[in-house]
Amino acid sequence: MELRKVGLKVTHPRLQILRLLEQTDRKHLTADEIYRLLNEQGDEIGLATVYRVLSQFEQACLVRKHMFDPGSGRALQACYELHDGEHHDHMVCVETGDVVEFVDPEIEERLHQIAKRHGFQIAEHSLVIYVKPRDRRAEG
Amino acid sequence: MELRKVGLKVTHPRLQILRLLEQTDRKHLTADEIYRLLNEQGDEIGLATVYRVLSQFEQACLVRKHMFDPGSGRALQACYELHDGEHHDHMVCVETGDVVEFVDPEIEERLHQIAKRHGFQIAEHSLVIYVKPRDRRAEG
DNA sequence: ATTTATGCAAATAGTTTGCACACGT
DNA sequence: ACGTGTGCAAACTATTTGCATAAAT
Repeated sequence: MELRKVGLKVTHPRLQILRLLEQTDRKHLTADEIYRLLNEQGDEIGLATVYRVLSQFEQACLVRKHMFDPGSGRALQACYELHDGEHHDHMVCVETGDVVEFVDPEIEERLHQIAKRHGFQIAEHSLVIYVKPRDRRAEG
Repeated sequence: MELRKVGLKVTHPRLQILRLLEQTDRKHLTADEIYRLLNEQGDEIGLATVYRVLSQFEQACLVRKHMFDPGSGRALQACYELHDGEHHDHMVCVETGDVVEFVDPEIEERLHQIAKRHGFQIAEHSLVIYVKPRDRRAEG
């Protein structure tokens, strides 16, 4: 059991949140989406608990937290994905909200060099490409 | 006058905020920092006005808004810098909060290719390297 | 004079926290 | 049984907004 491995008691909310993240087709979910999905499927879990559990999971490196700009007025909010051990960056479609993951070793390499050149070492980095479908004639 | 050029009436708050951004040694300021600095120097400007003006400036491409992760518990908040016409990315020191700007044409190029490869075009991107001074023995 | 901007206070949205109770071990 | 986790509601933070007043053209 992954939960026990990271020193967390196996409780219903923790189990359900972990399962949801493992099984959902949308890899990136907000706290509120998780809250709603679980309650829709009959698990009565409080929103505060969702936040607490996600934050514990993040510290235990079970999940990663991202802040994608949702654009067009909507408030900025965090989304979470299962931590697969591999690092990757994200491309977010500003029209559909779809998220695509990618890794580019060349970029990673250059980031290290840039940090080094300035006398730093990388703690982490955040790279998000906000994209639109190609070849649109008129822009909204 | 830059303000008139972008269709904004020349008011005291707008003028003062613009000047502050032009003259400060710290290129990146939060709304609250701007509010405080102005009031310290005697300009009585409301925080709401600071937000409104910054948002207008952003739309007029006079400033750019960034969301840097302030780390260690502090809440996420926006910071603003004068828009110099050139694009650049940021490196933020997680220990001191210092911000360094950089541009890497190779990275920019690859970002375009990655988007293209997936059938997208770039709307914009956000790249922040969170760094620490090099050569620390023990990690916290 | 007319339109637009400002300041204040109240509203909002996401997230966090205190506390009494419930659950996992 | 013990210590931790949970749910609820209230607190909190950054930001936005309604409205009466003030300032810019």
